[in-house]
Amino acid sequence: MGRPSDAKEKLLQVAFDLIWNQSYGAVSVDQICEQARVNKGSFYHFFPSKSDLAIEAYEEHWREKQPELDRIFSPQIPPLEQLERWCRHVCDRQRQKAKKYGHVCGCPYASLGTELATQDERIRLKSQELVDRNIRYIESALLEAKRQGLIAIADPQAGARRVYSTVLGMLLQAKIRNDLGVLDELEPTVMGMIGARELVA
Amino acid sequence: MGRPSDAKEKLLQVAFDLIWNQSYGAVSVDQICEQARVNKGSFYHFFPSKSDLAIEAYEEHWREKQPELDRIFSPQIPPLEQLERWCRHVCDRQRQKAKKYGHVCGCPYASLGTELATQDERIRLKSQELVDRNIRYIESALLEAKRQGLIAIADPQAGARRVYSTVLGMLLQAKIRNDLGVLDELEPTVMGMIGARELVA
DNA sequence: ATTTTATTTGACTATCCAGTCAATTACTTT
DNA sequence: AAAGTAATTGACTGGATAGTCAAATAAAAT
Repeated sequence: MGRPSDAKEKLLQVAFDLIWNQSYGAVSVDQICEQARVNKGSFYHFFPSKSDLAIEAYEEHWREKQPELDRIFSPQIPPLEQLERWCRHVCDRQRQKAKKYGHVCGCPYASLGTELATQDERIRLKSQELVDRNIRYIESALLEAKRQGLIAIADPQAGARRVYSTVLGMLLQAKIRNDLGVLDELEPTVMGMIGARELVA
Repeated sequence: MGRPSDAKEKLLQVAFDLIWNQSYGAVSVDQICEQARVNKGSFYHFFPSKSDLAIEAYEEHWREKQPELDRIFSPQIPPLEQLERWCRHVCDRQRQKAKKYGHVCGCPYASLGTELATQDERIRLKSQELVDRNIRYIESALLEAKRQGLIAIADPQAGARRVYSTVLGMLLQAKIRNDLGVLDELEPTVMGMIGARELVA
């Protein structure tokens, strides 16, 4: 089994953090290695390239965060409450990162995705995959809410995509404005969109 | 007046196109110069830095596109029709660019903004400014629609921001999926959000 | 204890990058 | 025609970049 090491884990975590906080292009392999306290040779022992690292880092991050989403969207919880809790979760996470880094960071999947969608097909696909996994949670909540007669929605799948688009757009605006206040509108907008609360009033 | 030249214009246009199509980080000054058929020395005769060029390029692009928006949101046109036409305009533009470049490019302001919001404050501000200018058109349409009693909306300004978030999110998803089909939902979603059309049905 | 396997080390390469500069050119103004 | 002004040229710098490699090392398996 050779020599045990946590260098790979370190690199994955540091890479995710740095890329989310800055951008893929702005973060160098040297910088990642330095912050992870790993030599460059080790980096290329674990990863064939910078983009491979990015893909693995994002997948790993998902793996770590998935239990939290499973908890939020637990079938034990009423579907509309699931959505409310998710909105709050998204906001909390942004607040937390903003506090840590001094500015609003937005959605990590969307950031990597927009930056590289037109340049690196593998990263585009990974980014799409991660977005899709998020949408599936929303879809399941909408389906259950419909089944229980809590909301009237024709196409929960399309609805989930719409909702997620809006959330992505708000995160994007929060980042561009560097203003967490934008996210105060998140929950009411989401609940309004699915007809669970009055948008107009 | 010295020696007349269209090099500056060329650089601005080429830079906007390349950055939109790829990303700020992926496009080099050399590449911009080459495609604009301008020497590097000339580049730095006109622009103090790459980021200054980007800011000017985006401002210039807005200047060129503004008349089109003024036409779409002309007070001569009923407000809800303004919004429909705007949605169609956004889709058309994406189709056009996708055809030209072979992939969906998304919103240029959002792309530059997300990539650099956390790194270059001046670019973040410019990006925010451009987004705000767009939102103002939507807001004016919503205000007029409300005044005419066409829709019931409490806060047209907040509504405009919500609508724009959704559009940004959809453009982002279209880019990440490299799929123009995502935008088929754009107009119905926007009209549904403002209560001008049934979302549920 | 020895072999095997996996990780570590850090110097190295070749390329690319943003930005500089001094000399030259071409146009406008007087 | 001369002077003034602005654009052009392209070679140059210094530093950063992704990625390489062969030798050293440490743990696990035998």
